[in-house]
Amino acid sequence: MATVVTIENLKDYVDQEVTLQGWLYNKTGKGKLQFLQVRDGTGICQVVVFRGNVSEEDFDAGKQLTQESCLRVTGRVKAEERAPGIPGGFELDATSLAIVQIAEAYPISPKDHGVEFLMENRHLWLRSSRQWAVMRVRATVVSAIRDWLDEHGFLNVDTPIITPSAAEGTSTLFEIDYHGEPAYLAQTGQLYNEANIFAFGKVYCFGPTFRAEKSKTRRHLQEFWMVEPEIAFCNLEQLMEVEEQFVSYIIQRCLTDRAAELQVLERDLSQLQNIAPPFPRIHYDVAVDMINKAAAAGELVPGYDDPVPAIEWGDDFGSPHETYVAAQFNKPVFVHHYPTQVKAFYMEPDPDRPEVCRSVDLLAPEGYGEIIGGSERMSDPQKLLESIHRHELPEEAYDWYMDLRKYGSVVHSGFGLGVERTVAWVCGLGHVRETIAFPRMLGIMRP
RNA sequence: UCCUCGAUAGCUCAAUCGGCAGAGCAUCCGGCUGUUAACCGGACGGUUGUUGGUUCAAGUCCAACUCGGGGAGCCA
Repeated sequence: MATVVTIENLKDYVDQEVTLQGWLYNKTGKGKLQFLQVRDGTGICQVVVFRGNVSEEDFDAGKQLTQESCLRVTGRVKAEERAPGIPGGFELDATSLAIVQIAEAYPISPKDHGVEFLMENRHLWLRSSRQWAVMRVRATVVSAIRDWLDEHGFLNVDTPIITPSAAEGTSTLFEIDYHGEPAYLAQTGQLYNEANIFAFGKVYCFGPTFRAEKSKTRRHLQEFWMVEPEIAFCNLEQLMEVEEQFVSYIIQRCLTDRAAELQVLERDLSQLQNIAPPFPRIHYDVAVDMINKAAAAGELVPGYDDPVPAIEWGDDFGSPHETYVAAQFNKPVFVHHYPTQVKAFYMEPDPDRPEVCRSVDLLAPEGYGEIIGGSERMSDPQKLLESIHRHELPEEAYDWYMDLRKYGSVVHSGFGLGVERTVAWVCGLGHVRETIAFPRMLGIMRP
């Protein structure tokens, strides 16, 4: 056995003899010639087995290989333009081949399959090249998130997943039994983040969050990953500058580090290459006007057959409204100053117009919807207490949160970015379920 | 929770007006020296989601249920 190498590194071993170990992805052949598509987790490489170049036993072994059988194969690396693969252009001219295991009939053939079948076989589907590419992009999105924040003075301080009921209502939370006391899986780490900034200045938490909403759409999961940066001495305008730098970095990192994967996904890169600051910023008032003009003109929601529904000032955007507004731009767009009444209790009202608040959502282009929600937080203790009362929240549950406003309160802001929606956008996918290895969706938690 | 669409071989689908349930792929056997979802020949493969109803006759029509897809609301 020669040096064991990985497929992504094959380009460094041209004309050398190496060993690959992996699984048979597909094969074809012609009598005395076999073409094996072998994947090893880092890519897919074509292995050529010619009858004269290997022993009779090894040639027969090649013929026995079924899809997903695993093998070790040794041979000479050749630069060959005709060779398919990820990356293509290199193939292994086999000199010996050993079967590790012959796989039973594999359920996922290289033909079309339905979503239900593929989801039931998610543990196997991950081996398919598109799913493989998506997970590699996801890893880069996660890595880019951490790198950018770490390099810009943010401290990673993670927040609890098991929480008391303190958030706004429990209907959308998963309840668990915490040694006899009801507790809930966190749907945000934000309140704890706010405590952490007063200790560390700029922080982020990054982990899974849980929503028990009965949402069954291409944009929703019951369990998803969210990164939530929070910044002391930061107002709404400064927050938007952070967000556009952050998101642009993530996109550009994927373009440079995952070109092969995006090619497997047949992603239109021109839609991503222009993602750079500044992003357009529109006020809620302006967005409402845009929507109502489109509604009056009978315009259709891009990608759907339904007309743009009118909106009354003061209402939160519905999904079709978001889709319409986002489609007017070829970059992510900030919509800021939403009505105070539709937003969370902790968002800072505009001092001149308290009916709107210093909140901002970032809507991704191409119909990917809201990828960020954020705001400037209320920093005045008296106003915060009034807001807690107005929202009829239990004051005693927020005693520690109120403390943050008593001991050195400063203007501060933060946001949450949904990893799955971001990955779906980068990869150009029609559904967030493909952006996480084992998605948890309404009514579905297996495998 | 509501609206909407769907369920036939391991997979993707077909089956005319209600009249013998069929193809491709996968798997197995055989053939082929440059294949790109190869190709050619053969074999194997069925409780038509479940229950009930209409009918001489139901994959097909009716009802309920189960499971799944898409959407609304809500959100990242």
